[in-house]
Amino acid sequence: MQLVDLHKFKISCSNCNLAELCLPRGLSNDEMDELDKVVRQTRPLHKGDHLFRSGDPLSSLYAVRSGSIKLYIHSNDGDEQIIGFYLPGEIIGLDGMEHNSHSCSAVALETSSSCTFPYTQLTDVCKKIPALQDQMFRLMGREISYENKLLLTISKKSAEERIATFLSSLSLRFRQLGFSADEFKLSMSRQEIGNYLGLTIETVSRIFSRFQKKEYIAIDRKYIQILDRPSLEGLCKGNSSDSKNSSACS
Amino acid sequence: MQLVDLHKFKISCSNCNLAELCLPRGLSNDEMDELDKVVRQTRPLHKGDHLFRSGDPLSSLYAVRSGSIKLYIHSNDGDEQIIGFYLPGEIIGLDGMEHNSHSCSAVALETSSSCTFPYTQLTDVCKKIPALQDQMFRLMGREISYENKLLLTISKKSAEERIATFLSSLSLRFRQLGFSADEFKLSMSRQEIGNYLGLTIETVSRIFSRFQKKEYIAIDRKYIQILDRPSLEGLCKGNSSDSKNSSACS
DNA sequence: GGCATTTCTTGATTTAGATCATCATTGACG
DNA sequence: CGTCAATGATGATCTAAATCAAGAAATGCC
Repeated sequence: MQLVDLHKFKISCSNCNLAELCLPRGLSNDEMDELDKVVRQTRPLHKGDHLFRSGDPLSSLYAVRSGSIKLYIHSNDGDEQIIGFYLPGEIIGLDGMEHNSHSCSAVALETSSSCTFPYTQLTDVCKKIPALQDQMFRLMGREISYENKLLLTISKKSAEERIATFLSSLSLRFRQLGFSADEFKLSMSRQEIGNYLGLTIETVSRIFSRFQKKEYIAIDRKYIQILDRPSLEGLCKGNSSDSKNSSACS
Repeated sequence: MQLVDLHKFKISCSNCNLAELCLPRGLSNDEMDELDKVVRQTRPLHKGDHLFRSGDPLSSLYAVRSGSIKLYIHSNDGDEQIIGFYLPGEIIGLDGMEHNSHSCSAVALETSSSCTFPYTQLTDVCKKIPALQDQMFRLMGREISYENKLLLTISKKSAEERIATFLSSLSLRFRQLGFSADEFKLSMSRQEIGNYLGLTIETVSRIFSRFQKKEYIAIDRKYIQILDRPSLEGLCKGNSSDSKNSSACS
């Protein structure tokens, strides 16, 4: 009996403390039970494990449950572009809904776990539960807004502004998850930060050093501390003006 | 009687020659009739007229019917980033679905018209017509994939590659609309092309001249002719490898 | 525990594209 | 039709960030 309850706990949206940030947001208890019927837990991912790869058929959407997942695309001449770093409660795989096949690849940056929503079952539930359809639309709208802001950051901002924006966005998202906003671990390498922001690893490293010298941050390997948030956020003034959305520009 | 028929023709998806590229794609005749009940035609837009502005409540989604519409966001320190140029059959306003308010602004680049889908009515119809929900998901997935590719282009490609990618994408989209793929008019200024691609107007102008010298294109003011498509497309090798999606990277 | 590999930092140099500066066209408008 | 403003082309110069080049530190592996 205990085992059954434990099992149920592990795969249920109703009992998940991320529910309010995640796919089930806005659902009634009855509606969440319907969603619970389709959600599955995937085996834990280790650093470097792929959740899916570009070209795979879209079998499922995924919610990050713990850890962090990087999405990236690659061009046919070998360039790679990281699209985002996804934290618990965030949904990945949405880009695959165009052609029912993934156009990004998703890889774990550290030991991570995710919840799996088999795609056809999920869309069937959406057809039955209007509130879930609304939430899907909201999540996809969020992804589009997020990319709009990232585009602005990469296309119009200096290297310092890009990195300040990246750090304060991560900080905000950690706070929303109930973690410290002032001290956290970067699960991605300097190389990955640079790729994501359209900079080289050397530039990222130099700007981290510069921010440390100015005492905006303290950084030790992957552990970062925000020391002077106002100065850091002053550098992000270029963020999109819609403050409600500012979390998206990670 | 004639007048009534004409009126009906003007606002009906069932009679629209863009239906297969646009929101009603994949709907049966009966389903299209349901969509026809909510679609409205907006008054024509003149060059510079806004369809909506960042911050406006999301009252509707829009399909471009004729002409071309530019979407852009602005940061709170005055930077502006053009997100895309939208042609007939393409849907705009999707980013607003996160918070029920537009986070982009939409402005006509030339005399244009659009079809209006009042948002709450549209989502209600989606709840009744599964095929329409599927199509909405596809369209939003397309927008996400499009932005992924644009991000790659802006972040990783040289100025020449960006412009070659821009031109061949426009060309492809014109062909899909049944227009010439080899001769078309650019409805946007050099300034706007530069803003979109993360380049200055001078760089855009210089690269157009360079492409003309190499006889890749002929350009006269806003009129452009593709002379050497293979060379031009050779420069786009950096496009995302998923060839099905290549149209998105405009 | 020690060696090898990867990741990161920092300095020197280069460069693609930005900025600055004209000038030429084009188009709008009284 | 002529003036004025906006748009575009092109050359000269500058600069932010890339590239090249060592080292240093951390991590993984036997």
